[in-house]
Amino acid sequence: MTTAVSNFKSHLAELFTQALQTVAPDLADSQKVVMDRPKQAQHGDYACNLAMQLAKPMRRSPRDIAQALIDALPASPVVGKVEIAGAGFINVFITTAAKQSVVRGVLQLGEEFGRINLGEGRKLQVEFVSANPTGPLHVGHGRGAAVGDCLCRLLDKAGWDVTREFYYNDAGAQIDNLTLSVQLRCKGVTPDDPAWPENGYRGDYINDIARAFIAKEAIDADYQHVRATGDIEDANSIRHFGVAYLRREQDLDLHAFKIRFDVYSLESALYTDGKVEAAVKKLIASGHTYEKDGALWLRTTDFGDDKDRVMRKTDGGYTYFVPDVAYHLDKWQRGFTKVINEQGADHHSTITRVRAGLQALDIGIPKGWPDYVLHQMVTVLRNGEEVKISKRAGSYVTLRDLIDEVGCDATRFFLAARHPDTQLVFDIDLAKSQSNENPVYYIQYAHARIHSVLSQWDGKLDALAGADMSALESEYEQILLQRLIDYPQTIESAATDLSPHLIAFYLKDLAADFHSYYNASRFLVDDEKVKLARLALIAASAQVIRNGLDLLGVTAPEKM
RNA sequence: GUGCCCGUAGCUCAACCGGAUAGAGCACCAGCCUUCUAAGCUGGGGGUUGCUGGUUCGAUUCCAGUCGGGCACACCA
Repeated sequence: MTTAVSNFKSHLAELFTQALQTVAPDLADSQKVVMDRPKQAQHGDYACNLAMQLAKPMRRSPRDIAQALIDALPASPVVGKVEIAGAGFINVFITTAAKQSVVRGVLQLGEEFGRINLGEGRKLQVEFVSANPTGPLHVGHGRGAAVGDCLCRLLDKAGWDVTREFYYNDAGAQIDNLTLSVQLRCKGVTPDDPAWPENGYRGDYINDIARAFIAKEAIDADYQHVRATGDIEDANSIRHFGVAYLRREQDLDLHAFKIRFDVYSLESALYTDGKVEAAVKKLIASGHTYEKDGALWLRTTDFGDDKDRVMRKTDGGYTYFVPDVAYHLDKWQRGFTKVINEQGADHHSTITRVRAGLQALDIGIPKGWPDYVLHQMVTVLRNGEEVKISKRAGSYVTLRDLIDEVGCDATRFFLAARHPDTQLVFDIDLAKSQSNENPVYYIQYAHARIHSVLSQWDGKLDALAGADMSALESEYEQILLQRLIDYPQTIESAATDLSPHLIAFYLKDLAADFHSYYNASRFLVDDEKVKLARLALIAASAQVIRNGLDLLGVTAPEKM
């Protein structure tokens, strides 16, 4: 059977590259062949704009060149009709038989359909969420969690060896602040009190921690065991307990959100393990530092920063960016040649500094390393009104609230289904609505519908992969076949662009194709050959919906 | 003031690194359930892609400027 099924696009690109070698050998190296999916069916299944690109350097008319390319195109069982259109587009139509073969491919590969080898098994780390342990996770963290997790699933499917990492800033001023807030609560001081510090954390959860501390509660998890001493004068003990308490809370939230991590890194460990000191020594040795006004500075302006940064303050402490550099140096030394940091856009200014710091080490770290995916802010809408989030005031829309209120599936979908670069409006009422307004159900419904049809058929699902697919000839079937063919390509684009939302849009399109097909045709018909072919097609569609939803961490119910 | 992100239908968003007539959903209007799930389908109206220039066969996409929204600009993290 046809083996090029899983990737017509690159197959065709290869054919045209060969044709290019024949038509314009001297230009072959400089021209990249790109196959597009035209928006309109009349323009074929794939289109190539190569002839127009060549028109200028070859000083020939695009249509002339197009004809020459077509004449030079090697034969392929996949290629049906080839046409020249418009200014010089070459439109390629795939043979029906080749399209039909995708069904067998999907059914045989099952959940592995869509796996590609972009990463070639190389190590890759995605750091995401990395919330400070100073309060509950809110919607913004939720977006980071959803996007980061989808990236991990996507990159894994694209052939990378993915490590998921969470970095805890459990040292520094924010934690001192947390400690003080809890301590004051222990002593009965409330945020309303004039003595409450300006920067104190005001949320009710601070009081919960204080009560638990006084009650000498224990935090038990497989990664930490901390028991409160109950001694409210012991700031150290309060800090340990507070951080442990909030880590546990965040962990429970993430668990409810179906997010897991492979590695938890603690900022405090960078100090105790001597990694901060080691990084500082390396930076000094590299010659990019200097002393001024009693502080130690790094000349980050040598590496694109707009001003130099203090590394060691006059009081002897390090600024936050030093452990950041130490941390990323550690990532590099752990062998991650590709690292992606998923963060909120409010942290964007650290990018230049971290990269500059790593460059200053002079140890051969590439300039643009690591990669960043920054998601923009999330605003929450309830009853048509914006819900303000204020950490200080303790007013929150927590991730837990959202999961409880609108469910894990809908929350994940809404947070991951948009381009990270755009500000996101999370409409709680919309996400909650179990109606056609909600795109999650639209996709899940397609899956449930297919399952319903299949369960009313008395044959064996395993046999469908061997069915004769030649009966799949209707326009609806062609569209659905082509959509299935597009799936691996969609994974590649989404993984390359670090854009998980593309999966969500693909799934909406796939579900729409199926729903149209469903309304236009019957599957359980008398003609055995037709029936098997159609059932195979919808079974394959269900498989791809399942695969895609899994990338988003959303369930594919069999009944709704 | 400086840097980063974004301006696309009434609303929420796409557009496969420059392609052909800019697409979906919601909302609105008109249809489709005595046979596989109507959380569905079919059709219709709705746009100067914020604005002005530039680059070229061709611009929502690239460049410059401008307006608007968001974020960030510590010896805080």
